[in-house]
Amino acid sequence: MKRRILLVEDEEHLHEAIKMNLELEGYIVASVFNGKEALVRFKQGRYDLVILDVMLPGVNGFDICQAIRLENKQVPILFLTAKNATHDRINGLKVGGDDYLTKPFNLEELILRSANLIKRSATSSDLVIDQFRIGEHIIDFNSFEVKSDNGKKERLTKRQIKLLRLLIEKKNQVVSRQEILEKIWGYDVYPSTRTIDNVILAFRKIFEKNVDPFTYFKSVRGVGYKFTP
Amino acid sequence: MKRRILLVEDEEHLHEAIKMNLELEGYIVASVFNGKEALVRFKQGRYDLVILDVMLPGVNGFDICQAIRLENKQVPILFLTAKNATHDRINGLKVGGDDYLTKPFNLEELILRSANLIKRSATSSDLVIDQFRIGEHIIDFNSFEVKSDNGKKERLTKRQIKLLRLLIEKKNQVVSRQEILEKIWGYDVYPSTRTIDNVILAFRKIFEKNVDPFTYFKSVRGVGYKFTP
DNA sequence: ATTGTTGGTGTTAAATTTGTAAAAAATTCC
DNA sequence: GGAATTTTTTACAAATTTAACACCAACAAT
Repeated sequence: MKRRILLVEDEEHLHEAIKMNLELEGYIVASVFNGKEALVRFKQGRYDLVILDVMLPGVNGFDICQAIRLENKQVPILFLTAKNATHDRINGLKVGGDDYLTKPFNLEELILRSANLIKRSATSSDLVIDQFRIGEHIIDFNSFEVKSDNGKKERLTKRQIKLLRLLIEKKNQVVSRQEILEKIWGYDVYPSTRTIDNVILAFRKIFEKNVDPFTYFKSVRGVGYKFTP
Repeated sequence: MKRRILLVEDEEHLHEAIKMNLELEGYIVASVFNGKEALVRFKQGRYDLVILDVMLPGVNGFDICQAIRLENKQVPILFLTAKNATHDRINGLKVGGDDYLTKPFNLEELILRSANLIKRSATSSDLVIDQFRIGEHIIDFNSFEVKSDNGKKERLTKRQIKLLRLLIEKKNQVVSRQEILEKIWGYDVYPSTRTIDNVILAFRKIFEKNVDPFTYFKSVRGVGYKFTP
């Protein structure tokens, strides 16, 4: 699978150099030259890595990082900066950055670190999960059951398990109704999209019985659903 | 069966090296870089071995080991440490570690020890079962018989014994009809899936005579069957 | 002659649709 | 610009349709 990188860097020459090198390595690179646009582009597409210059016109890199983390907790972020100051490094890690590179840097090193970050996030999220806790409930994907802390057990159906898994894998991200239909029901079968509502409804009855409704399963109008642990 | 290893090591280069080598050996490796996440991941999945660095950011390796032992008494744990200090070694074994490796170590030795630990724990838990009790009945896998507490004996067929064994080995997990067909009947033979029903029916007649139906053998619609002791 | 397989039938559970109320967004109108 | 209305979308319950399963009986295979 081709990996997609969002490159946010305002210095044109450096930007071009990085882009070309990454593309030679087989990545698809989305080019953005300022902070504001970076956020727009990030929301529009799926990326496997964000390379983020700290010093940017408009919004700075740390703020963008924070904004991205609100949307998506998983995508790895690699900071670029001209300063070697320690407080910058600390700042970067504070706001949820995963790695750091100080200018001037070796392009080969950038490639290497990018590959590492992508590989790490891919392998840690693709691993099959057997159990997952939501509040006082534990989902067991092998036995198709939900065990509650009060000892009660409930059985889940095939569709429920599949959809739960999808939403949990994409936690904190909105999953479109279209995507749900394709991944749970298959590319050719197309039941009414209202059907999804009913499965989500079942989840709410199980998991949001003793907490505020919509705590875990949020609907995003016009798009789909989002699971927030 | 592919074995799953949870690797907890914060030094990136070493982590990558270990991971790659283990993967080349055919293991599935879950990567974790700090103590806190290690516990979360451990609870979420089933692992055949935990490789644990002692010096970790946040929670240290010994504490993690203790926490794991609270959850699961069996999984083997292999400690990695930079110090050769004896008190570390003692500490590690005290908290329930199974083996110990001092950095810098030979990767080949790590592979070897991992394989040994997995093999040892596997043979002690996966050991071929001769007998298994379900309620008032005892299945004897060698004589193909079911002995009831009232003294009655019943003979089981080859298929019945095989399916019983599969379901018992995977107790509390849903086993798909597909998997049953492949493991009991073979990859090429495909009798109607209704045939499985009949074997299950036979089990129910034997084991659920004096208890509620579906106590032990549960069907999961659209998927398969689950045995719950 | 015992075991394995298939087909048929009633039953049950799950999937889907349908319907209504409520919420959110868009539109209109002042 | 903001209040009121319309339209769209979602939440949820209930009804309907669909599909899977249990079980029996008959047949085939070994």
